[in-house]
Amino acid sequence: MRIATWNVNSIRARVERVVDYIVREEIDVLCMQEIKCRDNQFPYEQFTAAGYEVVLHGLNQWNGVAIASRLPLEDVQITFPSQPGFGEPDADGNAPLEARAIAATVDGVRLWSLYVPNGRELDHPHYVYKLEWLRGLARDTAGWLAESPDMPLALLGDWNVVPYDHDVWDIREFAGSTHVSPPEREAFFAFEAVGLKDVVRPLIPEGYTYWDYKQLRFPRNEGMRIDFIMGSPAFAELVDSAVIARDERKGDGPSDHVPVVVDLVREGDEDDRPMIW
DNA sequence: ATGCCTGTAACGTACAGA
Repeated sequence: MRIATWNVNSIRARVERVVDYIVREEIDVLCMQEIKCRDNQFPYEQFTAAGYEVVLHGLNQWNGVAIASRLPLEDVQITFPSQPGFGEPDADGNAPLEARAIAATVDGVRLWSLYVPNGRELDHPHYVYKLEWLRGLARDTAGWLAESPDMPLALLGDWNVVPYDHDVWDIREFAGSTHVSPPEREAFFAFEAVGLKDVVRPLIPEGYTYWDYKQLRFPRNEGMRIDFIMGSPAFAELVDSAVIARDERKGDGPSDHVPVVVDLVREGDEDDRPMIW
């Protein structure tokens, strides 16, 4: 089973590119972030014509997450229990929940498509929100692992955190910025503390997943590694290979992020690329 | 060329992104 995560930066703006890619690369399950649309605006037709079923959570032009799969999607869940809201509180004093998390189970594997808040500035309320969002997710993850330790689980998405200095082209450019601050890194590494690991990094130690549209960042290869697949022990032992699809940043109308892909193979399954296993 | 930012809402300009 081949699984990918991709911040598509508007699905309506580049549905052809996205569907072409998942068909060409035989992606079985695609976790998308920043679809930037509501359910009734999503281009379902192109996905269904290519053999993919789609579940999504999209409220408006901001954020939005989805999972497309050519294998059956089960137990779909929108938002995680500890997910905090952001913005003007309602009459009950609760800030609205944003469209940043959706989960589904595919052939016994639990997958979360996640768009972690950006944080904006270190002194911005969005930064506090980002840290609380990550801490809430880590707390829930610990619970899921305790409840179902044998079920392969992965948190896939745009984490908006730079774990290591070498995950950007020049750490000096990021002094005083979000993404690299110690509290953000602590919030990220807390997922390792509860038992997840980055399943791509051991296979692909170097490489970025995002390049800003501005200032010739891609031609200069001035990027950031911020899209990760964090897997439970049961998930990690299925991972056979990984790809960061850097070529998807080229050409006309790319997203500023590229797909991050893993192949899962079950013990005893010697097929190169089993579609059903 | 991988090239100086892009998408959405709304139709001029604001906001968000990392």
